[in-house]
Amino acid sequence: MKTVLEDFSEHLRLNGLRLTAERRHLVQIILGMKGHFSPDEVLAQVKARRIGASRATIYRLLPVLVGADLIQQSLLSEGQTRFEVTWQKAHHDHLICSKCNKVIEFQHNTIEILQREIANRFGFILDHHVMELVGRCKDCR
Amino acid sequence: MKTVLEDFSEHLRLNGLRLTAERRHLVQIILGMKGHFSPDEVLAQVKARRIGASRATIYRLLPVLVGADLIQQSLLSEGQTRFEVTWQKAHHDHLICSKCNKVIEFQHNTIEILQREIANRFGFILDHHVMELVGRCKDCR
DNA sequence: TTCTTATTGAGAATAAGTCTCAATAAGTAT
DNA sequence: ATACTTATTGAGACTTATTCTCAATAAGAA
Repeated sequence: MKTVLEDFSEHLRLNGLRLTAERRHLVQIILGMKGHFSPDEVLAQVKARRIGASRATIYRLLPVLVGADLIQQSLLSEGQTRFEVTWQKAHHDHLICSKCNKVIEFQHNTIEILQREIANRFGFILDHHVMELVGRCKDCR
Repeated sequence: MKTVLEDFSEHLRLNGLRLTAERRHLVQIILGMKGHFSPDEVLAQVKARRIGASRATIYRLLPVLVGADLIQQSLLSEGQTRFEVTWQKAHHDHLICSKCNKVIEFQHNTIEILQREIANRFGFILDHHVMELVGRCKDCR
């Protein structure tokens, strides 16, 4: 089982990108973030740990990490874009309470299969998908 | 079968809002928009038809129309937020080509049923959902 | 060690959307 | 009708999120 940095460096190499000290630190920080995090929350961590990495570098790295399949952009974004770590994690979808914003993660194999079926029917090869169910939780209705 | 304006005025009345000339015009324009439109595209229409309605008014109206179930915010937004008309239209989900951005709309009853089942299992009452399948179409792979 | 060029930080620039405030006008009450 | 309360409007200032610029630095190949 490879480490994140191994996976990440390979991705960089394949794309003619370089592994810098900043990127090494940022990957460690970002892979440790819980839930749906924003660029500013990463920056806060960077400052807390007295690591050199500017806001611009963070913004520049995030799409690279998405391309490397280490993180994924979240659709729950209000204001700042949010991301979540996907590296070596099972895929899941979200159930969201529109009142209290509680987020429940779930998996559902049958739906995944049906999705692939639909894509097929239209001649698509499916890369990924997003499914978000929005409603009110038992405390909020 | 009611007209949009009837449905809309009722929504306004129920919420202590007023039906102005600007809103009347904007609703007509917006309900006529095809596909996934942006606030600026609405503004362009407004100008083309020499109707008085400022950018601010458009931005202020859009969330009202979402609340009235006439339109829905789209997740396909890059840059400006996009919306699509939902009034008296059957619900559908999207299949998107990540290369050419082609969008196919589809419906799938079984999935809809499963989604309600999942929501139920977690004690949620489902309001709506979003499902987007992203892949490459037969021309782009 | 040299050399090419990707990367970086700091702040300027841009883009999208929200807010302010005085003037106007809907819709209710009289 | 008329008066009255208060939602709405436009224009532009402002805010927030993100991207860009450019000179200095440093990866990684040769």
